[in-house]
Amino acid sequence: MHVVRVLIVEDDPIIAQDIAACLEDVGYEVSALAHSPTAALKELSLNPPDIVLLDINLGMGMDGIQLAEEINNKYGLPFVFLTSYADRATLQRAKHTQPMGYVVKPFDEKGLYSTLEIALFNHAKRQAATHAFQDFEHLNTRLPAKLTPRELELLKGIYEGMDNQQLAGMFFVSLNTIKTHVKSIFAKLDVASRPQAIAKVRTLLSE
Amino acid sequence: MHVVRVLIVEDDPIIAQDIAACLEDVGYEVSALAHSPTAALKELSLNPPDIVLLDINLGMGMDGIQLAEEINNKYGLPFVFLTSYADRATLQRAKHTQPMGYVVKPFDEKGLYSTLEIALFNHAKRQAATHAFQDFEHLNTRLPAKLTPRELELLKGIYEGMDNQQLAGMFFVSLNTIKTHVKSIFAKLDVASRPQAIAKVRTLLSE
DNA sequence: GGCCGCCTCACCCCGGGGGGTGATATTGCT
DNA sequence: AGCAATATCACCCCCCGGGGTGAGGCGGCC
Repeated sequence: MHVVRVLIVEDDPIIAQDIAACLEDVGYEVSALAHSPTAALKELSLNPPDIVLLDINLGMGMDGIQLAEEINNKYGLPFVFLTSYADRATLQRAKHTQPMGYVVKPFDEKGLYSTLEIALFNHAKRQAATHAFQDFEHLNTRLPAKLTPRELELLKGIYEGMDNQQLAGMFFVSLNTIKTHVKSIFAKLDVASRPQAIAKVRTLLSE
Repeated sequence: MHVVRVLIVEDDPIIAQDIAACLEDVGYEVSALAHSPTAALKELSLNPPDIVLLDINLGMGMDGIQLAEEINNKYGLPFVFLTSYADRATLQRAKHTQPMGYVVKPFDEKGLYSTLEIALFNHAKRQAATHAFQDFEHLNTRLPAKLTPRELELLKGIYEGMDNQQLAGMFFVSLNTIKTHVKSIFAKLDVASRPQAIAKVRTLLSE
């Protein structure tokens, strides 16, 4: 567990410093201060942080909300708005970017820290939920007959849509071997076809 | 789109009233004021709100964090902590309940409103993402060749693991008809097998 | 009326998927 | 050493899934 690295996007250098001091007080590392959207984008690609703190008003060009959309589309990082804009129109625009938090200036240290902690944790959880790949082992907890490690790997492949040939090529084993494993997987999942197996995996993983 | 109904869980009646006044100012409806965990649970089952505003310190018995776990397990409603507790230990406990927000007292109206708006919107989005079943029509927005209504129905069936016979039986049409439709679906999805189609649907729906 | 998209159905072909059976090597546990 | 589980491979059969082609009915649109 490394130190949390925060990118601060705030056009006013004095406020940015103020925020940075606050964050370092509570044990975060400030990866950079970006005073413009372009600087922010550069930082995001060269020195990606764990979370982004975004002002909405950034002077010229792109504003914080457009920047937030970029972060969603390109980087998938969590971000929190920290702004004095709290009018309805702005909020309506901002919420569509699905920020992990929204702090209104003037901010206080406790409130900022709380929001960031929640944001980081929720984002981590969300990532774990959507990237439920390695959770395939989790399947074994809800199955009467447990799948062997090899079978789990193959099941991932099946889940991704691969056919037997592709699986054989990927694992450098014979086609017959794949067939044997697949048969065993079907028996343990109590299904009779790939689509059924996929559906079963889906339900077992989601509930 | 009805008025947002908020349940306030706060042991101090004066503060509760204060919060209620704030919320009504910004156009929310207060479904109830709960001054104890038991009152809160009762309200949740009898008169469920759209979102819950939770204090952590509730005097005797269950505290706000335990209450939050109950809300997660039994009701699946979004909630926001509104508390003066901002120490690390409490925050660590609280974040595991995955609150949609965390506001530190003393609160200000704008901050509370912003947080609630974000919380409601994100929760709605999350719900939509997990319950992405009938959103199959949504596929057409990201496909070069659009699927016809019939094809969408069949694709649902395929997604659930049904084979051609089952589909034919379910839709009271000939097996050959099903085959024709399925061929067309595959062409439009640019895939060559059921598992591939399912994988494609999964990625298209999730991103 | 003519065109087009959708739904319906038919026939052929074949390759891969899925079921059955059996075998061997390796590992680890007892 | 003996046993069980795992991973590997082989051969059989059969049927369903998927590709190609063609065609008729039906509703909306120009």
